Amino acid sequence: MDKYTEIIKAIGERTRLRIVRLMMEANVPLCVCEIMDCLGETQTNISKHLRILKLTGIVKEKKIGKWVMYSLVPYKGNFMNLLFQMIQSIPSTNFRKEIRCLKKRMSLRIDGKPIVGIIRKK
Amino acid sequence: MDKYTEIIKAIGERTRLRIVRLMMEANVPLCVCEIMDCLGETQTNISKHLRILKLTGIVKEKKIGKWVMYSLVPYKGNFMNLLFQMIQSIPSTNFRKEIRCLKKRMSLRIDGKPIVGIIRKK
DNA sequence: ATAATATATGAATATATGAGCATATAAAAA
DNA sequence: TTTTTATATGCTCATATATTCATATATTAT
Repeated sequence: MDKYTEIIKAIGERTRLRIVRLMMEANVPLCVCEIMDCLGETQTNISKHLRILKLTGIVKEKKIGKWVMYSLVPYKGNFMNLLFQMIQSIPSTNFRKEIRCLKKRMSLRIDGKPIVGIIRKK
Repeated sequence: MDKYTEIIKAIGERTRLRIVRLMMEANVPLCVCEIMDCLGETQTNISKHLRILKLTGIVKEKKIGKWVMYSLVPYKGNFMNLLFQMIQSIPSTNFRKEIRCLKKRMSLRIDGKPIVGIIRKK
């Protein structure tokens, strides 16, 4: 499969599309637990989807202490630029819950760093 | 799965991406046999992929005699506009063979209609 | 050192999907 | 009418993929 098909396929999956959009809304690197919390998915699942996005060259990671912070790779080239624009063009109402949770999580940060980790469900 | 994910997923497949790009290059409706010929795929396969693209709202069909002509739906909305722009931005070298074949097939048309059908392989 | 927390990964499983084959349908040609 | 041509569809199979579970690793807290 060629590079372009692979990239499009990577975001043609609900959870991964939501991860990317969440990162766009955030504009700062997010840790796995913030993402899993805001998307309501398991840690394992998010971790695996992030791996795919990383292998495809859509996101990058940076380990800080016990946290691994993920963010979008900087735009390079026309294709990636249009891809991100396209994702941006999806109405935010499609990500209402995720964005609301993101705001809450960001407000829980201290000095820009995630302090609250996985919010465990009963 | 929501509408946007479905559309992205539909073009995140090599054969379907090539179909859509071929239609962009053509700018006129194409019959199934022209598409299958230029992409080097079987009739069955192309027919099935066209069905998916149709159900997703990316292409439309129009029956003319024994031919079924397929074309892209007119752009509607920002998302579809950016989607098509993104596909356009992929270098044409990635579709070299397909485009060369398309030109040949178009030159074989008479009065803008496909006359040569399936080119059967020995 | 021990426990807790954050993340990753292998195995197992269920489901989705692309492709091939045979065949059905429909229209045109003979 | 019979045959050929263009396209669609049901069935099957192999493979891909998403998800879950258990567990491993790494880092921080106690």
